[in-house]
This record gives sequence, C-alpha cells and structure tokens, in this order.
Amino acid sequence: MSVTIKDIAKLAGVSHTTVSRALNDSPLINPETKERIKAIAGSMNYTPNYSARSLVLDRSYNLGLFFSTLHSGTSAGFLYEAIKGVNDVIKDQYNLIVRGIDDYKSYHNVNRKSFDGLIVMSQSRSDQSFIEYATDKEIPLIVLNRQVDGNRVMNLVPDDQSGAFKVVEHLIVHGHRRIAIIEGKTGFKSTQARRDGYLQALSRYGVAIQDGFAERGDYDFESGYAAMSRLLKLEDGPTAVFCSNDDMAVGAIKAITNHGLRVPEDISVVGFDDDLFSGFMTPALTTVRRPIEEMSRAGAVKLLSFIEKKEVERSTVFFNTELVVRDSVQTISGGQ
Amino acid sequence: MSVTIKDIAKLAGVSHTTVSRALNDSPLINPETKERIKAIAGSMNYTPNYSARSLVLDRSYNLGLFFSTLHSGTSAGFLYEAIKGVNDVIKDQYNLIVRGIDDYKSYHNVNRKSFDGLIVMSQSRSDQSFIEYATDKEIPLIVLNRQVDGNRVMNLVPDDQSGAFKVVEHLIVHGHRRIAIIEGKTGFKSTQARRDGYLQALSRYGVAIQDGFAERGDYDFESGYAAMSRLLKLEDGPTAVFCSNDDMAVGAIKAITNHGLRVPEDISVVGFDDDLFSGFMTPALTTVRRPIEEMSRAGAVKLLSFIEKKEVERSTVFFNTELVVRDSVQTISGGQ
DNA sequence: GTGAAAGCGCTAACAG
DNA sequence: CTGTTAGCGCTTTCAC
Repeated sequence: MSVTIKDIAKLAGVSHTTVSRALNDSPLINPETKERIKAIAGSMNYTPNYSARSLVLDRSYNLGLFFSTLHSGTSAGFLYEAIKGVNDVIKDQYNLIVRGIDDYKSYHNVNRKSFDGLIVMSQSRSDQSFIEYATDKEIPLIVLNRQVDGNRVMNLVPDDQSGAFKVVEHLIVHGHRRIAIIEGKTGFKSTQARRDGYLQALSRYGVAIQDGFAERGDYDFESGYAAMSRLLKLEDGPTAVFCSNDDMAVGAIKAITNHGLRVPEDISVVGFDDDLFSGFMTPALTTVRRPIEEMSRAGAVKLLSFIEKKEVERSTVFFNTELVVRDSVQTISGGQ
Repeated sequence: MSVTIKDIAKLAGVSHTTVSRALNDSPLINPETKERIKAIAGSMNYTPNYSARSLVLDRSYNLGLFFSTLHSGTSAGFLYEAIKGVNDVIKDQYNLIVRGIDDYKSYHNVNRKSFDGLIVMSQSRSDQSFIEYATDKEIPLIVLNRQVDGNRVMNLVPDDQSGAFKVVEHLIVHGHRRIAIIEGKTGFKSTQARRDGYLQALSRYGVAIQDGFAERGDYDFESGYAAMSRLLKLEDGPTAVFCSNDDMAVGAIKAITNHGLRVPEDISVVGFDDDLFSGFMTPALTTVRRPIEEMSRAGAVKLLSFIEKKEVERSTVFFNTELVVRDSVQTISGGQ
C-alpha cells in the first residue's frame, strides 16, 4: 500500500491533521515542524491521493479540451496548436483531457464533479447541445473558435469573415475578377463566415458572382482536390480560387497541377488557416492566419481564473486574423 | 448539491447500500427493486461521484497519453493520429489525458492513484527516465513508437530502419548514386534508425557515401529548408535526398524550388511518415507510411486488457512500414 | 435480498 | 500552534 498522511503522522509523532496542514503550507504550523514533516514526507516518497482530496474538496483537477469532432473537419494542425496552447498554461496540477464531443454516447460522465472546467473548441453548431448541457450543469466553460448563439458563455473567436474578406480583396486588387470559392464543411459556422467574407469582398468591389463558381468541400485534402477538379471542367473557369482552408488549398493545387496547369501562373489559389506547412509548400500559400494557439492560451488563462476566482465574464472576444501574402497569387492585367 | 445514492435511497425507501448494489447491477438484488431504483436514479438525474468511487475502488479512470515533448519534433499529424487511435478504443468511462513529458516539472503527480494506465509515445531516449519511473511505480504502461532498451515493457514500434532502407533502395533502383540524407532531431531513436536504414541501403548496393552529404535537421519544416540550402551549396551536389520525415521534405523541396531547381526533374526528394498532406502536395511525395493510428489503437487495446485482466505481456511488436511511391523521384540513367 | 457499520485518504470546523 | 472529531460519497464485509 502506498504511504498516507497517517503513516507520516506516526513517524513524525504528530496528528495526521498537522501533517495535512504542513504539506499544504498552512501558516498555522510551526515552521520547524513543517520542515520536519516535509522532510519525512519526501523521504517516504509520499504522494497525495488525489481521489481523496477531490472528494473532500469537490474538485477533480480535470480540465476538458473538447473538439466538435475528432474524425473529420478537424485538421491536425488545429488540434496540435490548441493542445499546445492550453498545455502551456495549465499548471502541473491539472489534467488536460482531450476528446471529440461526438465520441460521447452520453454526456452523463461530464459533470462538475469530473471536470473543474471545460474548453470547447467549437467548429460546428452540432455541439450546441453540449454547450447548453455544460451551461446547465454550471460547469465553468469557455468556448473557442465559434461564436455561440445567445452569447451566454465566455467566447473567444477569430474574425473569420474579415479574414476571408481580406484575402479575397487581395485577389481582386491583383486584378482577378473571376474568383471561385471552395467552401468548407456544411453546417460549420466557419464555413458560413468565410463564405460571407468572400461575398462581401465581391460585392464591395462590384465583382460579379459567376454561376458554378461555388463548390462545396469539407475541409480535407480530398474534398479540395475533388472540388477543384469540378471547377476545372468549367468552360470559362476562374482565374483565382479562394479555398476555405489550407488543406483544401493543397488539394486544389494538386488538382490544378495534375490538370497540366500551374499555380499561380495559370490559376491563383489562396487558403485560410495558415497551417504549419503552408509557408513551406511550393508555391508557398497566400492565406489567412488564425491565432489558434494564442486563442487557446488566452482561453485557458480565462478558464483558470474563472475556476479559481469565480469571476465569470460572459463576453465575446474577437481575435484578429492576418493576411499572409506568399507566392500563390499572380497579378493579372485583364479583368473580365 | 448534487444527488447522491442516499437521496435515492430515501426516495426508494431502501438503504443506500441497496441503491449502490442496484446501480452496479449486483446479482444479489431483486430484479424488481433494481428496476425501480434505476428508474428513480434516472428521474433524479443521478450521476455517480467518480472521486468517491475512485477513492474506494482505487481506480482513477484516467489514462495518460504522453509524448516525449509537445514543443518540437512532434509533428501535428503524429499527435493527431495518436489521439484519434487511442480515443477510438477507450470506453466512455476513461479520460484520456494528453501531455508532453517535458511539461512535467516533477513526475510526482503521475502515479497509480492518478492514472490507471499510461501510453507513452516515445520519440527520444530523453523519456527513458520517465519510463523507468512508471515501471518502478508499477503503473500499467505501454510504450509506442520507440524500442525501449532492456525490453521490460510492452512495446509497439514501427520498423523505421527497414522503412528507410526501402525508400533509399527505391532511389538507388531508379539510378541514383549521389544520395544525401537530412537527419532528424539529435537524440531521437528514430533519427538513428532511419540513418541506419539509409546506410544499410547504400552499403548493400555498394553506393559510396559522399562527404558532406549528411545534414542534420530536427524534424521541422525550417530545419529541412536550412539543411537543403546547405546541400545546395555543394559543388557536386546530390541527385536525390532522403529526408528523415515529411515535414523536412517539404522544407527541402521549398529550398530547391527557391534555388531555381525543380523536383524531381533536377533533384529527387523522398520523406518518411506519410503525413496527411504528403499525397496532396506538388509533387506528391514518395515516402514511407508509419501506421501510427493503428499502433495507437493496438496499444490502447493492450493497455485496457492489461488494466482490466492484469495480463502483462512484456514483448516488442514490430509494425510494418510501407513504401508509398508517388511523384517526387526521377529515374536517371547516369550514375556517378 | 437487504441493511448496519466500517473505512478508503483527505480537509475543515472546533476546541484547546 | 496542535489535536479531536466529523464527514465528503461510495463500496464492502458481515449479519440477519
């Protein structure tokens, strides 16, 4: 059996209460006994039983980092940056539990007792029921990435629409008028926001929307490839394509190349997300940077202060996206 | 306050003991009372307090998925596939805790009480001390990816060396004799295994090793770019480059392109890992597939049976890698 | 089949 | 400054 505070108490000739207090740095304890007890604890290789502590303190020391889904629509880079961001912030004391919300058959095991707090990386409205569930249960919650309807949670989101606007504007400024879009996964809020940014830019600059220039994708490489292949069959095809994320942009570029055309000489391609590889592919991708890691870090900080100081701040904070200009856009003189 | 078995007991007019037994499907309980109690529990929206259960059962329901490091040398795809693999297997009952081993200031909080089991995704010998620590503490443990010295743990590893051999052999068969290597992060076991495979292929085919053809990288895009840039300064440069992972291959290709040369027409490039994007980049990358997700899944299954049935199997299982031929290698007639 | 009682390891009044 | 006592919610003898 492992060593408990009672074992230490026996050896130190004090009560187990004193041991508990000493180990928790209570100011009530004589500094010398405190040191003595800590020394003994150390030499006995004592580790606290967190289950016991959790039971009495009513804290689990578990933090959840939940994604809408882990199976599709979540890019590896996204997951990576989010985990890194959160793990950087939380202390040794907390456990970070990573899950896809759609992996849960029932939310039953998600409750105040099991989680001190929750970070939801929301990509789709499909997790709305989960967010409501957590709010109901009064689990400290922070929602990242997607703006939640109703605004009753702490919400950190990138400004996807203005990001999309910027990158499409970039295309227009470089002379493009025939600009297609490959959209993201249906039902994802980001899909809609990026489409809106695209449309907003076109309309702001008085660029006509062409028939057949809107293709559906679902945020993975394959779908970008497939969507671009369809675009390439068009009689009067686009001179530029806005892909709703970088993964699809990679797929689109592949399709263009396989078709015997070049990027950006024949067709310009831009993406969204600024994935880790985007600067290193050929051609380097012009895209929009979403500050996932910063957002995750900020979210974790807010969550901890929520948990520890009980300060709740039910507001939506927007994080700026940033246009990253690289080599996948060609300046053209024509126009339509 | 949340509802406990005592509340249910009161309402059902039985003792809390009976409630506990009913909820745990004890065969001792009258089927009718069992149903009645379950119904009441359901209607009261009862959820068990895991801390309490953990305390008495001496199980935490926590599983750890630990990486050597989350900060460098771990590619996003690697993390992604590992998490997916493990999460697919573990039941709703377990929490999956994801961490970088180097994030722990002390391993103190990692113990039998806090973790029912551990999966270590080992990339470097730097986590050897952690593995020994966990073994000492008798925490059910399974080590993935790196073959551990001493062979005293359950160990699932890809056969990196033979994978590297295959892809370098592929280069040789296609006429290449001047083959450079960009190595992985120093100290990683995979770095060594892949270098060994490279050397083995050269020596098997009697290909000479050239001075200055071995460059050091550290598994990220930037380092691949930098290493390739150095290679490009060589007077009599390589016709082909074996990059120890795909990320670095992307960086290398970028360097080549920026240098005004083409892949594969001027220089052939191969990678290792078969990252998610590798088939979709241009040119599509010839590489070696490492079955991370399958390995993770298999590891999780083994770990659970270890935990639940106490069956330990201290053996090393090798997972086959697979040569994935795509478009980044040119057949050349010459030789040196 | 069911209940009474004990105890897992810890913290927190309360008393001194 | 320290100890006594109780209790967190649950499972598990042991008795009936």
